[in-house]
Amino acid sequence: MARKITKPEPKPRLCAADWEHAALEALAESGLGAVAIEPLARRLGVTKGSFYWHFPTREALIQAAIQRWERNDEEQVIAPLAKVADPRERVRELIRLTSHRRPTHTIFAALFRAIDQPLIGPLLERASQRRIEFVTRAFREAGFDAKTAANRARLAYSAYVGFVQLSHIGQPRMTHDEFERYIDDFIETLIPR
Amino acid sequence: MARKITKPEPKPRLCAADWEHAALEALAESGLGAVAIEPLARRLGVTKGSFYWHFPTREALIQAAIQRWERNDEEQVIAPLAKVADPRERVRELIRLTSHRRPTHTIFAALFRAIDQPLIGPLLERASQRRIEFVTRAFREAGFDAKTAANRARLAYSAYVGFVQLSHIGQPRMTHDEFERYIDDFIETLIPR
DNA sequence: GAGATTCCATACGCAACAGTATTGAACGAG
DNA sequence: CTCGTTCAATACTGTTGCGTATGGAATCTC
Repeated sequence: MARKITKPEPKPRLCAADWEHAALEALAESGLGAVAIEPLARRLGVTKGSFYWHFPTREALIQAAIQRWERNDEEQVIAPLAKVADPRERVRELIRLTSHRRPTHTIFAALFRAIDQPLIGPLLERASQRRIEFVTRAFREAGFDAKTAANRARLAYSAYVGFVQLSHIGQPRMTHDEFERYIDDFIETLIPR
Repeated sequence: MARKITKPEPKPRLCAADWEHAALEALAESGLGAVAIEPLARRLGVTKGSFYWHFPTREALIQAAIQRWERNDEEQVIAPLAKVADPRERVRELIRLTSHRRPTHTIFAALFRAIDQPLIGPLLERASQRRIEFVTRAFREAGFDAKTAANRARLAYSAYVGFVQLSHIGQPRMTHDEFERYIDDFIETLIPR
């Protein structure tokens, strides 16, 4: 009668990566404050005893989790775009890619809300630097002079950061079509001609 | 010998407004998490006993403080701009006004980092709504059609929000001249002709 | 100057969470 | 079968901050 072997239990034991994933989920849903050991443990169906075997401290978990995000984001967003030859099309594609709410952008927004935290500030500084440079290069290749390209990249990136935050309160209240038109206008404004 | 009367004590007693000011200072410096009763009390040189005489709860303090900010911001930023007749000049002036780090924008940035909190989200929703409408109206008066005006206002406001956040990590690392040029480009991009 | 009012101090209780220490169960290797 | 390794449960300690209860001191009022 009792088939012990084919239990539907997903995984009675956890590994460090499980904690990192849970941390990123909690981060995306409720911010860095929710990346707390005991709540995560409850969520994972274990207790703190498990956590402190895998990680020495809460900071170590956050460190590992955001590194995982950073790698993933680089592979999923930046790398594919770098392959697009035409710089104008590259920027258009970037804006389209980043304008739809996907996990990585939700996490990005949550990180920005925790910008005061010691680990997060430097992370976002590095990430922003890279991204602005990435866009600046595209604008340069598209024919803008150095300063104009830099300014336009700053503007685009600022608008992205702001938009992601505003989405969080559903503020630019738009229908799907309005949104598509907004993105088109956005692109048209920044990359005329 | 002992002149008790001419003590240099600034104010042995506090009023509710003192707590609200302290709350806004802490908010600007270290975020909403720093608007905690005991730390504020230490800072003001009193104890919690004082606080709970003036306010029933922490939430009440936050409520009062952000209302004070909202009023002040409306009077200091929006009202003066509403008097500018030329809509293009009005937007230019708005961008210039909001592009220099002043207390009210620092607080605004801090509020955005606390957007998850129950009192703050709705506040920012209202504020953002008002501001986007304000800018939309200006663009309409400047001759843009309804949809373009709305989109451009969203873009401008998003860029403002993002820029304010990025300033917090000193990310668009610019000299003063570069910054001025950036603002000029910003205006030129959004309000051509 | 007696009493009420206003403001603050002190001392609690309470909850959440970080981190530690110890014990215990499962499991593979010898 | 035994032992060591891996992972988790339990039971602590310590800290921080919210909120309460109560009493004390200054100040105003009659």
